[in-house]
Amino acid sequence: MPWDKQFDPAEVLTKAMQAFWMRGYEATSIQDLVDFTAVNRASLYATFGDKRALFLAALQRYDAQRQARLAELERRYPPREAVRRLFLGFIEQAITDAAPRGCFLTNTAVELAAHDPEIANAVARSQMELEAFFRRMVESARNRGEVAGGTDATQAARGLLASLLGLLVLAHSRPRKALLQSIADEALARLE
Amino acid sequence: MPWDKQFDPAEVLTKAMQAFWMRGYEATSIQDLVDFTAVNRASLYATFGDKRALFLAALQRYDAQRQARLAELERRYPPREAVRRLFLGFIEQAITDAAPRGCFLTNTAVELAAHDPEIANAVARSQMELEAFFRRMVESARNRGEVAGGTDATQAARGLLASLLGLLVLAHSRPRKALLQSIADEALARLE
DNA sequence: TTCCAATTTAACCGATCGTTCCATACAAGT
DNA sequence: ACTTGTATGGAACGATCGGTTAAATTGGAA
Repeated sequence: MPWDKQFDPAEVLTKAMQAFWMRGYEATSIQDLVDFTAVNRASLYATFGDKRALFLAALQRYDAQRQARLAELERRYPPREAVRRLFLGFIEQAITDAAPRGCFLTNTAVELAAHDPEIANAVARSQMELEAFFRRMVESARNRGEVAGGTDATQAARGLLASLLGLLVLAHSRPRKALLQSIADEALARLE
Repeated sequence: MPWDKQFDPAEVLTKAMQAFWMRGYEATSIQDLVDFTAVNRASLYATFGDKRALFLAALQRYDAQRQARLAELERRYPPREAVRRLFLGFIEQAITDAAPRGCFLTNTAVELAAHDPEIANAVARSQMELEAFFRRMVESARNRGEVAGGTDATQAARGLLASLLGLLVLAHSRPRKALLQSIADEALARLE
């Protein structure tokens, strides 16, 4: 039998995800990934394939983490609080990081989705799951009598989705707590 | 005296703007710009400086057009209609283009703002002008009695800004009229 | 202890990156 | 007609791009 890799592919994939997340696909070179992951070029290629495949794997990893976080929020908190914490998490990250990363999926939507159908599909699927999460939150809040009975859950969910994506754009250019917080507040007003 | 340029710098800048707008900064090579503008490399450098300077000039050109368009909407239409047409313009473009471009400033915010203070400044300034436009529209609508008197204009304006930016993200990944329209409708509900 | 097989390493590939240089083309002033 | 001086087209720069390959290295199995 041969011997094992000197690195943990899962850890390396997380590192690569962070690199792509910070700078985007085009601005991140293979050499950047080698430096950042401390894994050799050939090992990177042998383990993950080419740059695009590594990017797709990183994107799917991010999406899996996002899915897990949404599930946890949904399980642990009442609907309005779950949504509030989701927004708050992105705000905290934006005002903490020296160079705000925003959301990897959103960044990818803007950079690559229009020219790459496979990536567009992955991004769109993730966005639809987020929309569905918001819809469940709206319906749940409605059942609790926290929002008006006549509220269109689909419409409200899409509004929350757009507000969150807009906040994630502003996190790059104007990462100021007051601004981002007022956008979150304004979005959350739909749930009360 | 020398001779004149064989090209109109303004036209070439518009072409360069479209190239950067479609593919972003990193994915657009100098060769792409040479091909797309039909102007020689050296002439491009002599006229606009390096790639970054050309990009900044293109960004400022886009911003000037955006400013002119907002002023025209504000002059010609009542507040709610002006906002409606602003959203509608982006929706039409998203569902018409083979590869949706979204908004050049928004794309740039996501790709470059976090790592380039000068670009972040230009983008932030433009976003603040858009926010101010929305604020004037909300105040105007309030004066007309079209929205509730107690509405916080700043908060509502930021909400509209976030919704528009979110729509512009979705234009890349899910350029479907029904989706984008429902987001615009949901945003416009703040103005009635 | 020997051998094996996968990993690692570093060198290398052609292509392309952003940028610069230079000989040439050409219109205006003398 | 001739000089002047800038714009042009194209070649070329060194660096880096994404990707590959062959040899050196390693740790477990026999």
